[in-house]
Amino acid sequence: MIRLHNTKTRRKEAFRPLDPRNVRMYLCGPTVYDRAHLGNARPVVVFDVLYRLLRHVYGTGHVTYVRNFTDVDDKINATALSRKEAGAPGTLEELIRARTEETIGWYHADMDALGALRPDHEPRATDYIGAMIAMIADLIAKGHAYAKDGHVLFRVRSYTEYGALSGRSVDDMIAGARVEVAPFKEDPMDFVLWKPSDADLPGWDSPWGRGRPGWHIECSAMSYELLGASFDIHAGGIDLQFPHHENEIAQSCCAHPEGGFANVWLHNEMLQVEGKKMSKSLGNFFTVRDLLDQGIPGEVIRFVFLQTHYGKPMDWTAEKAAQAEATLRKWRALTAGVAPSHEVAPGVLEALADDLNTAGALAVLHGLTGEPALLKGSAQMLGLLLDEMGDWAKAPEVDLSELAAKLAELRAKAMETKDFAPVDALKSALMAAGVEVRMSKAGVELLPGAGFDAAKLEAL
RNA sequence: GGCGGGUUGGCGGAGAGGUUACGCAGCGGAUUGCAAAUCCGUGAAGACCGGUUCGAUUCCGGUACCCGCCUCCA
Repeated sequence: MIRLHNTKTRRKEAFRPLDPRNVRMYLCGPTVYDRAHLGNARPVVVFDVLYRLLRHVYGTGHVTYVRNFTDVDDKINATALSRKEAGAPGTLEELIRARTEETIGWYHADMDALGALRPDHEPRATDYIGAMIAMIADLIAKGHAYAKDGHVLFRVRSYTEYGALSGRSVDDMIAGARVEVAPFKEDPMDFVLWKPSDADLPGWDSPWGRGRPGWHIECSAMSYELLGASFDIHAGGIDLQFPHHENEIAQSCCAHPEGGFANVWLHNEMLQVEGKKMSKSLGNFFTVRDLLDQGIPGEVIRFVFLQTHYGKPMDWTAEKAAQAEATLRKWRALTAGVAPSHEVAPGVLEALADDLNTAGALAVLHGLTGEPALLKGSAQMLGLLLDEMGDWAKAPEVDLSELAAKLAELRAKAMETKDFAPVDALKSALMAAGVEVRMSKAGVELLPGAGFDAAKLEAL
């Protein structure tokens, strides 16, 4: 029995899918204007574990996971426009497509490196413009939206439940007074469903003129097309709770009153870096690719993420990465060549089923070092210790037998002469080159370790 | 101003109303020529003030501090 903390009810609840043969989850995906930063990766990894858990419990073929690409966005437009002005060939729409194709390729490569499974569907907003227009027209027909000066706005006052997810009332929000006032709005809280595009912006023909959709409508339209009017889980970062998810609920529930939209809302807390919010101005902003390029394996990043419960702020530190790497290196050495067990340790499943307690699951794994097969099989439930992710931990292919023989000989001699200086000298040199030196009664063993540097062995 | 989250041992970080979290580091021991690795053992905690209770770090209330959202940033 899986239990999840539902933001909608603010409680941990037993998870009961609408249809156990088709469990449906939707995750708000990236706006593809640039490389994904580290914060973007947290929900991907966290909800990848949920996806794996659901597949384990309900069967691989009985889970549908949708994660969208937002490829309508002013930052994308700006990039495409500047490329066009710089003389790039093609129409603006083609340049936008090229830019988003490029970014999606990066995104896939980076998330693959973190061991995240690809969702079953990765819809692009631009492929669902027709569905969005249809939904908007329907909302107008039902009195929940109105067109004005080429804009279409959602009439917030027409949906009495508005604010229920984030625990705000429309009046409270107006009191906050940070809403954009515009002459075409009936109410300051009304939000844009459709907006006009001038010649320099991408646009699609619609009943309200050439324009482009507002941000929130895409998730409502795509989730409806792919998952239906009611589905099980909707997830994303806590920063999306308001206004994005609130607006999605308003749109979807008004357009499809026959459905309940998402039953369970899951929100992950934000990521921090060395105790501070990641931001460009603080100089601690970096992408997943930056870390990978620094030699930090995706598996290590994943491990660090999973050490903290998704509902708590997570602090990324170099120290954590180093510890995670050491642990994974140990586990990988322990399970090398071992076939993973088919079953998953009960403790791991229990922890995951309890609102995705990944930190608890990792603690259980620590206790399985005596059973390598079970350790490996259980870790794979979390997307760790997978064979395809392990190249980073592989020992370099080097033949150290000559050096080992030399060291053994020096050692044997030293045992008689009691002069250990030559042995220690060679040992230090080996250690400096990143070689692990093991000496016992049985003999000498040399293993290339973490910081192995073949060049430093040349002189020996 | 409104809404929400957090505060656990040297560090990271969970669960549970009463019984060891766990990992890293530390300390003691085995092992080693000395180490490394490995194994065994071990000290150390729950922001503050009240309340409920036989008993709270765990439930409730308040205070302080930190953080996020309300600005189409996950």
